[in-house]
Amino acid sequence: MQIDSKPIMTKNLVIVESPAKAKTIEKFLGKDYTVRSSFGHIRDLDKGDNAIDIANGFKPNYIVSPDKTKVVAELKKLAKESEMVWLASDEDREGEAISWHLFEVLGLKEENTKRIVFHEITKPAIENAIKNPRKIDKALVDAQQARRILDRLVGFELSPVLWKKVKPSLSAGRVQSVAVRLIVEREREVNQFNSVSDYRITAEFTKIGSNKPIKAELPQRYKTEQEALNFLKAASESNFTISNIEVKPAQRKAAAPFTTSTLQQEASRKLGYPVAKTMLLAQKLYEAGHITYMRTDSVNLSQTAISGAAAEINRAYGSQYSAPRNYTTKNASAQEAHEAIRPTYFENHTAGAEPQEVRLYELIWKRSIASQMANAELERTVVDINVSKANQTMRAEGEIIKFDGFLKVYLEGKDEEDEDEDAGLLPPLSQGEQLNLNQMVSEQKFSRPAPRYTEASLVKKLEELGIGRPSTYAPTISTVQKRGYVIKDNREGTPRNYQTALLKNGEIKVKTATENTGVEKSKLFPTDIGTLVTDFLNEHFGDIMDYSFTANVEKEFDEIAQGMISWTKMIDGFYKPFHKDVDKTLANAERVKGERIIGIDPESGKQISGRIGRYGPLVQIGDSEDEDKKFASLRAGQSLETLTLEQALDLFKLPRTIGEYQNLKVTAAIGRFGPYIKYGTMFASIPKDKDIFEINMEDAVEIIEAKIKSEAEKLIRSFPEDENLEILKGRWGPYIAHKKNNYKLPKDAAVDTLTYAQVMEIVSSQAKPSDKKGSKIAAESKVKPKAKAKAKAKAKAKSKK
DNA sequence: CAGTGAGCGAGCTTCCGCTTGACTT
Repeated sequence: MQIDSKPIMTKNLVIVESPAKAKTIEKFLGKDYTVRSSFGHIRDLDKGDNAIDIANGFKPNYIVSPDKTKVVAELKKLAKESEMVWLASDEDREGEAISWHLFEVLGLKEENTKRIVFHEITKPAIENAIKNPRKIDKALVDAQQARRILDRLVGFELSPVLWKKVKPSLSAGRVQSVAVRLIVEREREVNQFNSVSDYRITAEFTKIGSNKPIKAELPQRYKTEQEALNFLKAASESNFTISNIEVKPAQRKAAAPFTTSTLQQEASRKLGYPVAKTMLLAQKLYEAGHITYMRTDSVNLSQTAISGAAAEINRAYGSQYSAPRNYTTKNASAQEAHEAIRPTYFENHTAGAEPQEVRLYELIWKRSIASQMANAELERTVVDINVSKANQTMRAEGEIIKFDGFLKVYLEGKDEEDEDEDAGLLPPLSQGEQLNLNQMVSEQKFSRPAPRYTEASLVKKLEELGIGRPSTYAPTISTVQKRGYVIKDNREGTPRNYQTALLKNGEIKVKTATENTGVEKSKLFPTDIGTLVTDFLNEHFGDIMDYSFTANVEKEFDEIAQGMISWTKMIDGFYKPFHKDVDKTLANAERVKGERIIGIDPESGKQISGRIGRYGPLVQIGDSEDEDKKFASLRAGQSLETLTLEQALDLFKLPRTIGEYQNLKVTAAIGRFGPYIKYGTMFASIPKDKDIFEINMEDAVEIIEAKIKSEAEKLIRSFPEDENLEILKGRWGPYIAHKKNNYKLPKDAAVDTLTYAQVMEIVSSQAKPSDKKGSKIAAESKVKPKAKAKAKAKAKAKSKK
């Protein structure tokens, strides 16, 4: 048998950014074209201090990114073998720069290089692009260089200021610092919010001879309870007559198809996914060919998509539901290099490998299909009901759907639940008709502050401000949390009384009811360090913290892209005053610790103050010179800014001695993992339903005995050869414990029969680095991720078998 | 896993935006 092993000389090499895209396009282009991917940017500024030669016109020093050397080598080889290289990176600022870097690094020549662009992955779009090549747009590349260099200058000059003036390892940047600022300011708004209340009157009427309720509301609200009660009193003596009926047709329009930002918001509202989860699932759907590219700021749909959706709508719902159209992007900062996020094949109502993917796919399918469906036709009815003795009019609203249109498949979610429920159906009514009053209610309503941000609503806000890009929303959210500036948290809320009054059968009953206020779930809260850093940056670098800073520099980037100014000039204009501020701050600013005087300790008469210490926020009794000064850490969820004297004093009540149990001291305290009981050398967490300040000996013994029991069940194996070696039962199954370090057992390990040598083999194969800090260790720790990845991959490979 | 809180002062940290695969039989 003979195999044709002649090397294929490619005529054309096409380079795109994403490998999934490369696969699709290769199919469209046929055998004369080899399509490869650059996997995004291939070069970046060097890591260290010599990345930008500031004195020499900000000359950038680019190096091929370490994880791209292989890709670059392969592309270089293919480029050499090709007659023509087509640079097909995205049509936006970053994409243009990717093409330029490829041109430079691959050593391409102008005569056999062409730059092409397309916004959608369809055969006609690609063929059209091939017919209309152009040259690399150097002005657009320069705009990207300016963007890149500005971000590096800001990030790498501001961060060291924070290391010196606040705390080591902190970071600041054009995007992240503003994101934190939004959260800090929202938190202050919430904490300083003065809730005011008013009284809302609602009623339930019935038609004479019917018992179907008609809900109505008094359009105005009363400031005082007395006014509300007066109204109820008058109503109790009133007739209720329909004074006016207004029927109006109305329409509802579908929302535009998804962009990255709106997908993240809707997946958060409807499916409860954090933004990173949404992106991971979308990536999988994209790689499997189910959806178009998931990082986009455009609501545009290709002609192929519009006709595909129309065909599916006609087939599944009928032609009266079809209303093909395109949407225009409102966001000024959008670069629109891609289509909106949509299913690749509209005939697939469902797709995805696992349940979470399926749910996300279905959301995308519904949203995209709905965007191509007819408006919903409604009929809104507003009925005015005269309350005779009060000389006031109550209002009932009804809505009927004459034609459901897009509502058949999809309705966009809301960030905040409205107080008013959706208007329901009203029975046929006529002017002058009398109604019976079933009941009337007055309720005290409190105003609410602006809601704290969720991950998704923060993305929405950032997008509105033009800060960040679709590819960075999710990473930014996780960066600010990783740096400890922000935490995603829940709050239980506090009970609050409100007044109600019920008028029924001519009688008014007044009652005080209780509601829970301030409940939060998965909301973003600033930490004390986040607040401190924000205040510091605001004071010294107000320009960069300004919400319109990005929008302003974007204008200048656009001018560079249009060839109106040179990028070095623009950067110079920015850098001179900025760097002056950096120097000034380094020279003059005090080191900040977030100090705040909270009050006086009633026992000792000494001052109680709070600040950020080496290990986080703390309170202290006595000033720094005091020899008997005492310290206590703040608890999770507390903040320096809002801590009361009472809360501070509570912190000093711990550790608290409860008593003795079997000759060993029992104390209660709060540690890194919450409240715990210490018994001898043993620690046991206090369950959530028990208060650490009130827990007694009986509770403590119960907790201790439970812990002893679970400890006894924890030990699976021990080894006579080494008393430091044990196999234990943990939350995720058996694991090896050796000299204070834990090691993973391979999934297929025979736990009951492993020999000492076998276990030690596993231990040494997962060697742990020392946790001490130092220069020597730092060098070692560079090796660590590799070793870790190795062990991980091994375990993965094994578990597959 | 369950402390500590100052100061030795080496060597480290850090940005935003584009994209996924992860060491070797």
